[in-house]
Amino acid sequence: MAKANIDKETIINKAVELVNRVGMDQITLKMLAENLGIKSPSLYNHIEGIDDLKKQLMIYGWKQAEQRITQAVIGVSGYDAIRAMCYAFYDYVMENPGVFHVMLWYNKFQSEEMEKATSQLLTIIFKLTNSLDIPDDYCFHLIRTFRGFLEGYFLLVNNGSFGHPLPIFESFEISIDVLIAGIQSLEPEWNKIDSMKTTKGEPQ
Amino acid sequence: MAKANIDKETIINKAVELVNRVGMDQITLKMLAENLGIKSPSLYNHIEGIDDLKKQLMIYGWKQAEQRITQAVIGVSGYDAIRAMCYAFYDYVMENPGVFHVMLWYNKFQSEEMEKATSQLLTIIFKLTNSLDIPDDYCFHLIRTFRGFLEGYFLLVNNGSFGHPLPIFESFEISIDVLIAGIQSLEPEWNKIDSMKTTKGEPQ
DNA sequence: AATCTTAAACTAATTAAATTAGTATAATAA
DNA sequence: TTATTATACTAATTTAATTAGTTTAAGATT
Repeated sequence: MAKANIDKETIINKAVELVNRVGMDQITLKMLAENLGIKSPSLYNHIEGIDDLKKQLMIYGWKQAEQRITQAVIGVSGYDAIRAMCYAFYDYVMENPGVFHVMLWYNKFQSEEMEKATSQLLTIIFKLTNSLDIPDDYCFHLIRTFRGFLEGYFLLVNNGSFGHPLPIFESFEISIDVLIAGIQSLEPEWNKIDSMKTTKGEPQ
Repeated sequence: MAKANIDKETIINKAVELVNRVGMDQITLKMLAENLGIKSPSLYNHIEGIDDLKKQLMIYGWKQAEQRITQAVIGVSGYDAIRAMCYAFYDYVMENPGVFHVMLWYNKFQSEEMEKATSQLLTIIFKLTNSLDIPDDYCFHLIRTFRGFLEGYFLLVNNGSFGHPLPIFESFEISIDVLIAGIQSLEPEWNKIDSMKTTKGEPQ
């Protein structure tokens, strides 16, 4: 019974490799164990089960995405930084389709660590948005706009849901153009409305 | 052995009810059968299994969404129609969170019927976009923008992934404002560059 | 060096869910 | 009345996750 000397990290790394190759729904603990040269129950010495594995993959993915984005926005400011953030996220997802698929369900496994990984990312995005001349409340709204667009777009690409032959990255670029142009065009209005903050009605 | 007189439609309807209440990942054929007053193997007289059930739910969802959107854009034109389309989709998803969750994976079960349900919807959206003064190619790009934003935003709402206390519908309205303002602001530029270009093809 | 402890592997058994096989009966058609 | 078919059933199978209980290698303690 030669010890394989496997630890949590080895397991996660192998799972990342597999999940990006065949997708999460094809993965079983048996298959994962076989790829590591052990039997499936032995995995329980390192992880708590398949739900825990998914949780670990999510945390791993959001941490990596956060790192990539952080690197990408160094030395860039304003709308260019927003664009750089989007492109860095795009690149990460295209390289890690399987991991991204798991990341999308992060609500399902709320935890301390997960909270930490995603809130760091949100903090960065808030800083980027806030460096533009936009009232705080609108920054929070816009973060939702971007989260929605980015995660949705990646999901559709990932699923092969775009049938039209137009290049996928071109549509992505144009979408970002539209979002940025939209913010630039509405920003003066938001600043006008924000100065009389007690208004209850909707803008426009 | 009193016949329960159950048919495919009864099964789908009950599944819709259950999936919206407890979510797809909580549903088993046993539970579904119990809710219909039969045993799980009897379901196989009407459906081919759990994957088929998901496929049926997807088709059902996309058909219903398409109907709701079609109704919503009657007698509305231009950017108002785009807005009406988005709001109608929003309403449908908020009323059917479980079904929407299943709809998101429609790539997984490509079929004749699925193709029909979604391409009808895409045709409508293409008509709306195309009625604006925008070159064809950009219409196709923008459909991707909207699909990405809408499906992503709904996914995040559905998953409870927005932690901030700001009202969710307000962010949605602002996001649509941003998208429309962005298109309006870039449209002259697109017409300048692409005035000669026409692409014939199917929406996506 | 001998022994103790622990971590990490194993085999075997259990549970849960989907599915398949084979049987029985109610409803309907001939 | 009889034959056919659809729809239900029970029982068995398969597959995957998980749990229980056992064994052994590696390192720590005497």
